[in-house]
Amino acid sequence: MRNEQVAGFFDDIADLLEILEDNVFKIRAYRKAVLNIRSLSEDVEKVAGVGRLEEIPGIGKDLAAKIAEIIKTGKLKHYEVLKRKVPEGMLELMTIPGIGPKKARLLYEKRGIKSLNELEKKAKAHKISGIPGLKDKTEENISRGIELVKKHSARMSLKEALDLSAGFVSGLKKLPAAGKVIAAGSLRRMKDTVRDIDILVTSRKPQAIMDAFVKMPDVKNVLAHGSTKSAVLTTGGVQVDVRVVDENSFGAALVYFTGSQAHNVHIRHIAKRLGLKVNEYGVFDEKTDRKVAGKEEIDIYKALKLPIIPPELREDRGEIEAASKGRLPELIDVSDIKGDLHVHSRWSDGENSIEEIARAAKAKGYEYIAITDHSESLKVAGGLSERDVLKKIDEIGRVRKKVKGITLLAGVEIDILQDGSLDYRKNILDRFDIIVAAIHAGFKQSKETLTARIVKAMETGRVHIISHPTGRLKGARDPYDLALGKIFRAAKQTKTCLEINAFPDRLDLDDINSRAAKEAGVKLAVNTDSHLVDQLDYMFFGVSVARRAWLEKKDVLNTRGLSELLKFLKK
DNA sequence: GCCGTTTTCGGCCCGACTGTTTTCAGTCG
Repeated sequence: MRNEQVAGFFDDIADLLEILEDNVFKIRAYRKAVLNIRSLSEDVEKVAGVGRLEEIPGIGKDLAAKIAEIIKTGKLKHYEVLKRKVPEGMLELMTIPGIGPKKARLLYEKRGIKSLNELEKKAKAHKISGIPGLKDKTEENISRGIELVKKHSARMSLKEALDLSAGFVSGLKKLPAAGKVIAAGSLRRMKDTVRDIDILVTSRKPQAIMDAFVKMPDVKNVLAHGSTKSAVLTTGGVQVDVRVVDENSFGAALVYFTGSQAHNVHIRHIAKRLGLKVNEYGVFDEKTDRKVAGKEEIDIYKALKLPIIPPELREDRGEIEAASKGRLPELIDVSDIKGDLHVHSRWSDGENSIEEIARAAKAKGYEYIAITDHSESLKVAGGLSERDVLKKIDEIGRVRKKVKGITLLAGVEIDILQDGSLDYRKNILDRFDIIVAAIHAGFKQSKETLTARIVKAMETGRVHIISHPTGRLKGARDPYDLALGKIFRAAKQTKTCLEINAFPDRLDLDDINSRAAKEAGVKLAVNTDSHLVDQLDYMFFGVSVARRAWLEKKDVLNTRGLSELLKFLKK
């Protein structure tokens, strides 16, 4: 995936052009390209391969050529040239919140500062204040900004973000002046990781909300405290923004605050073409300034002649075009899920007995649940020997008789060994209702070897689902390098499902790859990988990924009823 | 630098907060 690399080059170029005070619209063009490349649902290298770069919005002849150059050489001449015109370290200074091109330039020209280290030293020694236009406050903000960048660069998992925002939302709801309170931003779009929490509040007394918000218990620093908009840093180092609007602007503000930025820019373009203007207060007639919508989200889209677009799709990845043609997908919902096909019991590294899992799944209203403990090789996770796994299958038989009203499937999360073979002999494999396969060791093999391993496992004809296909673990392990195109082709051919692993630290496949899988004709399965019955609720996170991937009910294996599922498992 | 139901030139999304300033530039989302 070269998208981030390409976006990074263009982002830096935009910064450099800003320092050089180049044409603001040229800079904006680069910024737009950055947004669009980051939100691209496919690998830019692939797009380049088929000569369709210029179909990406915001990419014309010039930028397409630059992308091609980056892909071919890993470098960009234009970038090197610009970089030479700007003192070393200036881009680094601009990573500090509050420092843009103008201040970076001032700091360099008046104090010779060209690295974060120097900046930190000079700020501490009070050598910043006194530069024309910069005083004590700026100096303090710079010191704080440096601290901020040092601690707070990691993104939270969606789960952490939801937990954190829930505290602020309930606190704000308790305020007498508060009307509606809702978490917006990337959290509402259910992005798998979240940087900042954005909360929207309706009220007639915005100042009262603002004053109460900045004094909430978890607040460590106040970054901004205005009359309708404030930002704080929590004790955990997370930025929380709250914006207050009048109830009559709720819908418009919700669209604005939910984003994504690329989505917002796009709908504002559409508005402009219709002679309208969109801001966080409403949709207005550009000439008369008359308000034509604002109260509800659906009204905003309606004014733009669009159906309402689910928040999970608002990434400017084609959802606006699809909406205008009436071709938005009917997104899968948690209530469509009929069972969980990847759950661990106490037999390997889970915490609960099979009976407890069966009862918990039944209580969730599931039709079926698969108990899929680890196989022999995965010793660290209590992988079962062939002898023990047969005992486990017997136990499943006993629980079936005891717990009625749900179908228990005897399963395994089987290791795909270094050579691509499966971790049990054939006669043992015959005993399972469902086989989920995964790689748990040998991550550092080459891309070709890893890909071949998974393809070989699928070609045994025994595997129903490949679990957490890329192995990524948020904050702990990058996805291993796979030729996903090859994996998709093999999955389609062998009728193997790929998993969206709903565990909050995994969410693997991710939204972009899941969507690519769907487009390649592959079915997906959304499973929790629970090791504890409470974790069965993680299904919500997996379904969120599926929604962001444009998946419909029919694209997901475990939305099928039991008889349909059993037909598939016989394959 | 991109783009077109305003189509190859002349536009380009929109507004809040801060700090330092006397009306606004810089920065952010």
